[in-house]
Amino acid sequence: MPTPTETRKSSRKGPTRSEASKAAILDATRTEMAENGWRGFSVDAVAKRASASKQTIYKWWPSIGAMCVDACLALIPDSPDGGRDPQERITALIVPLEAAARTGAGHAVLRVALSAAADDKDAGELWRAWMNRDIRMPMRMLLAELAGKRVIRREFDLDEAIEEMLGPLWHRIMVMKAPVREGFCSAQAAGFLKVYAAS
Amino acid sequence: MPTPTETRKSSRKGPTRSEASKAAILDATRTEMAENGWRGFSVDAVAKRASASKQTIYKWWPSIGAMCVDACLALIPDSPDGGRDPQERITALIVPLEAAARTGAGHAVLRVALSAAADDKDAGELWRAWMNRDIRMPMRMLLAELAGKRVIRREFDLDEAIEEMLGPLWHRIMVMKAPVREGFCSAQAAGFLKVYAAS
Amino acid sequence: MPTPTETRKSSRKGPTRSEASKAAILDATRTEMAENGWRGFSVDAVAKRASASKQTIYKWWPSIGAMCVDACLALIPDSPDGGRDPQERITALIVPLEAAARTGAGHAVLRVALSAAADDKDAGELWRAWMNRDIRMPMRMLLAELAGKRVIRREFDLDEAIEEMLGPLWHRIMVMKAPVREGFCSAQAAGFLKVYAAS
Amino acid sequence: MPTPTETRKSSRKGPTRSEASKAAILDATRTEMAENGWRGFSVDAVAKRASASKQTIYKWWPSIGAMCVDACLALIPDSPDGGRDPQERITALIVPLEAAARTGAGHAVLRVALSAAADDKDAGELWRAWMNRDIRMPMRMLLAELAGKRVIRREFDLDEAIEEMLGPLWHRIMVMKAPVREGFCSAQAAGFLKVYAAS
DNA sequence: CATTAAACGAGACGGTACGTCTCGTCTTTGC
DNA sequence: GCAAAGACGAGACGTACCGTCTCGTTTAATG
Repeated sequence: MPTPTETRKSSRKGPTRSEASKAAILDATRTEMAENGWRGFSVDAVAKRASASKQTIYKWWPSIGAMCVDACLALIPDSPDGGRDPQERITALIVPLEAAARTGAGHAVLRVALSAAADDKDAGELWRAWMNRDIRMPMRMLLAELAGKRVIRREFDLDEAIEEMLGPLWHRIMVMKAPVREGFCSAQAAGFLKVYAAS
Repeated sequence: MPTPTETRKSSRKGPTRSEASKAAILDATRTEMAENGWRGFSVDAVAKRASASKQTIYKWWPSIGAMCVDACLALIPDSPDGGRDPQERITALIVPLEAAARTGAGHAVLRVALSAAADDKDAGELWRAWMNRDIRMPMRMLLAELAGKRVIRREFDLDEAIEEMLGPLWHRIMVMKAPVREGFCSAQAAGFLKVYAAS
Repeated sequence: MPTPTETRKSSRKGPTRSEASKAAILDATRTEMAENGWRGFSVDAVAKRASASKQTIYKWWPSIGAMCVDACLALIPDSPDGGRDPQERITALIVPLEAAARTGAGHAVLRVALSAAADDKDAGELWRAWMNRDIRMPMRMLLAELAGKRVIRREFDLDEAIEEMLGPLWHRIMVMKAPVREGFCSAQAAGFLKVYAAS
Repeated sequence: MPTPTETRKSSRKGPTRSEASKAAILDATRTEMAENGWRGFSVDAVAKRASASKQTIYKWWPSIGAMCVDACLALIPDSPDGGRDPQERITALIVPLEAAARTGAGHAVLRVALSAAADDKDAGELWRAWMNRDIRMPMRMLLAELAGKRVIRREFDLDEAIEEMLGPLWHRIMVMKAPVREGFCSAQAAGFLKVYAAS
């Protein structure tokens, strides 16, 4: 899962971006997110914890919300393969989110990142860009294929499908603050197939 | 939909001066929520806009998050009756949320209130208390009845059911920031009945 | 020597200015001036030392330079009477400055205040206003009287006279950073009478 | 008036100090001094304006104060001869300062340089070293000679004499920020001769 | 010549301070 | 007698500089 904010490559003069500093900042960001929430999140605290300068933070991220989303995305692992079974292939799409949400820190970090994405323009765009690339596009291909095989109905709305797959996760994380059980994704995929089943 | 934070009981007739102030504060709160988001929300701004003293605000609400949730809940109308059709009865449970989310201001206010509930202890408790009273309890009765009639299967998890009904709404409001179309609730209810259909 | 920045009198609502806070700030200001010079002077350090909020400082002084000049002027005692002898009356005008400059802290504080007055618009105006009220105006009366008695010549330039009386003090404080010996004012007055002697 | 900070001569390998860079830095320094004062003076701004690297600046000057004094001294022309008349010979000693102060930029640069000398150790030493070499030593010889001819009294304090000659200039530049009229030095010398006249 | 050491521009970085804004508490005044 | 107005300590905001530290390029003296 490559970090969305690219380390600008330079064949320019001068020193290049310090990767150590970047890693320390993202680490500290995650800790502060989990400890203080979105409104209590403070750039000063991140800078102090990461032994970084605020200037460095503001230099590389367009907003603190974007930094929070960035720090969160780094927690989400890559998708597994999925195999042949339709349900397993759908499950595989969202299992990385389940994995992240099932760790104690990840749960809180996801919650704060979602608030950040809702509040902050840059954070929202970053979040939706990731969603588009890692969830929406693969899902589009998968749904088209399943529709071709008449496993699901031909008429579907891609965004609504995603909404129904991921929405329950947000409810659990944001509203209930309850742990995400293993198999959450599997259940979502099963339900999905029922709702969208052909004819 | 009565405001959860009780206005201290006056057994004297007529609205007290305090009630006017309270209404002005909640109005100002909604405006500020819609304009500035959760992190940018400021008590000072609310006080100034409502011509109220900060002291008055801190006196009535345990935290600013609770005030935001309170201001949001006041936007949510009462449930309609629903009739006899199972889908309509389920729909009726969440239609007030749909109604609130379908206004421009309500969309933003719901988004901020959810962030507040995720961030702030008091706000979260207030939000979940409302959910329990206005969604979860009625839903529990409804589901029991439907299960009795074998419309849905007997084994279900109440909280997961709610999760699947409301989750898509959160996704739309928080993540996509997209408008909620009319009939959103109806579609959710239809999908729900398929997923939870008996045998 | 009343503080130039007035404590705004209010028949407004709300609390009045905290004199304790003001005194603590001016004290801390003098200490910081003596320790760090003009360029190294920091509002943060003053606030921390005085246990005051920066907001309070920025509220009551138009600029940090003005605050420095204010803190310095509070060190300068009132003029003694002077008596009848022309030299003594001239001496009496500048003896408060000598007194301030002869204390260790006062020497440094005067040095920083002069830099502040040279750098900062508000500080300069405050300084010159004090000079006008406490030095220039009394000096004008005194010189007119001495000219009337033909002790000094009739044609003189008031500002040049002040320049020659005070200039040496600035040289000693700013350039040489050397202590001001007792009797400095007396010597200046004696020299002054020679230069401006009638005929 | 040779620049005090020596361009270290090298029979070492590598390029020698770039005089173009040095001149650009001192030029930029004077502009920034005049525009921003001592507290607002910024090395970054000088570097940017001079298209120089900060490293280069820190390499050749011990402190930014020293750089400011250096930049200022470069504005002060050499002394004229002075002739035989005692007043003219004294005048000639300080006329370069008058000349510098009578230009618009020079006035401001002198003011900032004096603040720098008062604040910064290195700047103060540089300033006093220049004063010693270009004012104090020549003055010492001159006063000794005049005392020998009984033009002035035998007992005098060299530093107090300088204090009285230059002090008024500082008052005008630092306190009044008023222009220095032509003939200022001549007047000082005349006054000086009266004050120090023999018996 | 090629080598090599220094000078230099550009600029990243950890820090500190700037001047402003907000929080939550406390105090005074006026309706 | 309450509620407005607002002063206050505390601390975060996003920006600017400081002084140090690489980088890569350019410029001489040396081998």
